Amino acid sequence: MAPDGELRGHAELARTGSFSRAAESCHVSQPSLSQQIQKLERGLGQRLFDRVARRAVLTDAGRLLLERAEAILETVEDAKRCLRDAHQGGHLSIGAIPTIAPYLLPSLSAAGGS
Amino acid sequence: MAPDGELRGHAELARTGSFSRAAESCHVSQPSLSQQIQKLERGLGQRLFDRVARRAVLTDAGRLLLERAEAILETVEDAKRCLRDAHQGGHLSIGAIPTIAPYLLPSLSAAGGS
DNA sequence: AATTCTTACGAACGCCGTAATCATC
DNA sequence: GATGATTACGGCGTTCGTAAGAATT
Repeated sequence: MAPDGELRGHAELARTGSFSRAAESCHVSQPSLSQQIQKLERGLGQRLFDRVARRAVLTDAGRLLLERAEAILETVEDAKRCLRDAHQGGHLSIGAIPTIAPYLLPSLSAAGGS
Repeated sequence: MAPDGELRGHAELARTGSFSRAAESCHVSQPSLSQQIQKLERGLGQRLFDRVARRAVLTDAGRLLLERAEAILETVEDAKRCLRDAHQGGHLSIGAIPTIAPYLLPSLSAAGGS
């Protein structure tokens, strides 16, 4: 059960109710998303969506999973954001092309962190 | 970032402090777990563990991730458990070999759910 | 007939495990 | 020299996308 992939697909399909829309929202082909959902359903041993009249509607099991899936996706995003912020906040990365670096960097260092 | 895999590896490595121990705990080879951690670190663009004196100790970033990872793993387990319970609780599955099914099932149906 | 989902299929990518290399105690 | 981690490498499984098929409106 991978947040990047199946769970994302599940959430998008639940939100849009359409394989096509969900697929493009996840930047994968429609058949791919179809496989992802089938894989989930197979892995869990039960249907997550009822395919009815060109629309996909959550089953009870699907709804149950959706709550957890959203929590997981949220936490994953939080982790990435959190780590990224900590990375940039922890130390300052200064970049400059070699040609001007020798002239620029010493004065910046001398000025110290503002 | 997959709960089944990398995040599990991260948590186990954090817990044991040893690639070997964590690997067998995850039922994968040691090199595999090494790759998983490297993949995570590469993907996040920063180290998660300091390799020091044959021990792996969490960096600040690693500690930050660990909190989220544990939450994610917990939620994934909860989802599986929850879905499994709902599956068995929602409707009753009765199995019987064809030979005796015709004799057994009708009487059970007649008795109704207890 | 047109749109949407599923099935089929071939290719590419990723992950695992074994083996070899490196480092540390 | 022995233990533990990383690198190298080959094989297998998974996932993707394109193409074809089935179904519904």
